[in-house]
Amino acid sequence: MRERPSRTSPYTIDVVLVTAMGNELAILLSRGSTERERWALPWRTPQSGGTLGAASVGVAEDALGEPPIWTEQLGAFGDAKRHPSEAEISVAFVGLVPHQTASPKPGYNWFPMRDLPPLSPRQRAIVEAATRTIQSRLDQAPIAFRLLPSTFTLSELQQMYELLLGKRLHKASFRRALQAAWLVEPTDEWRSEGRGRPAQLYRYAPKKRRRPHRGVRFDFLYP
Amino acid sequence: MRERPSRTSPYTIDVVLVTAMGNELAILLSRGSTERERWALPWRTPQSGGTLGAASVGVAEDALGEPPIWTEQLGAFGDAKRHPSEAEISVAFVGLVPHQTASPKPGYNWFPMRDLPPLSPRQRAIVEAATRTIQSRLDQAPIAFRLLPSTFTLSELQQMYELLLGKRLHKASFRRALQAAWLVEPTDEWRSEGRGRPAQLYRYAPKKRRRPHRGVRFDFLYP
DNA sequence: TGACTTTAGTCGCAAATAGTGACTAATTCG
DNA sequence: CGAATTAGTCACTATTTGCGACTAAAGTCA
Repeated sequence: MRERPSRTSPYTIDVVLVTAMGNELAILLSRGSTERERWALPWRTPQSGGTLGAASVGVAEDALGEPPIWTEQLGAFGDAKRHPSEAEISVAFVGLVPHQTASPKPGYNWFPMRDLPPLSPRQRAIVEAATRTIQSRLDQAPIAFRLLPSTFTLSELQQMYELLLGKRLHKASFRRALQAAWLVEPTDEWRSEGRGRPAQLYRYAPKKRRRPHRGVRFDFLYP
Repeated sequence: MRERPSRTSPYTIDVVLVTAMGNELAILLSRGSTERERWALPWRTPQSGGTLGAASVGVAEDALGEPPIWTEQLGAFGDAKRHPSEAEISVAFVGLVPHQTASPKPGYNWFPMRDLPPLSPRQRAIVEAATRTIQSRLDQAPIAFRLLPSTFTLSELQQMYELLLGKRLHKASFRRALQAAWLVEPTDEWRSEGRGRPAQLYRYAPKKRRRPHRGVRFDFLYP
């Protein structure tokens, strides 16, 4: 399967694969090749001719058998922190995977983000960067939609936002903003989930609209 | 001064140093070592023991004699695009320099961003990433303040925002938002700039304040 | 000097946006 | 049937924002 790189490998490509498992976010880790290293982010060494992004997709395909539904580079991490491969730097990516389609290959496992096994300092930094990037992209890219199945109820969507943002949202405000954004359309299906009124199913179907015509924001606090 | 790295150098650290020259943004380029390469982003190869960020500051110090006033990593750029050093990937940084204090050492020159000399495809991509990062950080970090001298008029500040955003802003709205953010305080000096009423000088002096209590935003358009 | 121009700085209305509680609707459970 | 539970909507209020119009203080020029 994966090979230990030569010590002179210039850098590795490390990928944080994120999914929503029940009420928690989870990331995929791979079992280390020796007993001393327990779990680590999936990674590979660069292959000649491929782009960095393509390599990160390859890592995901090795681990799950299919590409993530969205990826973004997090940057290069070095800073004298140790990496399992002993490479000098890691180029890190974050990728999103809907949980339905995500069965880890042998040697890989999902771990809830709140309860990760010990990782190297560099990999901890990478996971933290992935969390920050997901949160900051939330209002710029359809992250939450990508973590849900192709049809979903508005309550499920709101719960996904609440999970990603780490805070409760008000139902009426959430739906008003969603309507204004022209991002979803109703299907003609309804889902009855135990007790309570059945919910209508929606699908992600963004429509063109004018960009909000905003002025400046000074949303920062620190020098 | 700078040395040509060995061909096996694993990666380079490339830095986009940005300043405001008059009415335009400008970046610093260094003259290539051969006739065929004309101008390129300043860069160096990693030094053992230092962090990536420290290396990017070193690049700026080589070029200007002092550190940038703000830096941020842009990520790793590879993707089979050629780099002057022939390194496989570049770890790119953006740094801000106020124009007053920025005298390039021999071999370096400022170029307005609208009119850059030919660069390698990879370095063009890095410059574009720097522009995007500056724009997106504008409401999260005091970028514009850092490009101005330590005291400035509110009109100068607004002009800097307009330059960075590439659009006009409404004076009263700009000042109201600025007041609400508690970011500047007036000095007791005034500046008379030819005709027109003299303007009061301000300094950047952020004060603690509550974070805005916002709900969700769906500010995206594309899938 | 005094009208005119130019830049600085402020006010206040109107429109858009956002927070929130209370309401109606449709289902299960006992 | 009534209580509980979840979905979906309404309407009121408060806040934020766009924007035109205003006042203030300087220079220019006849």
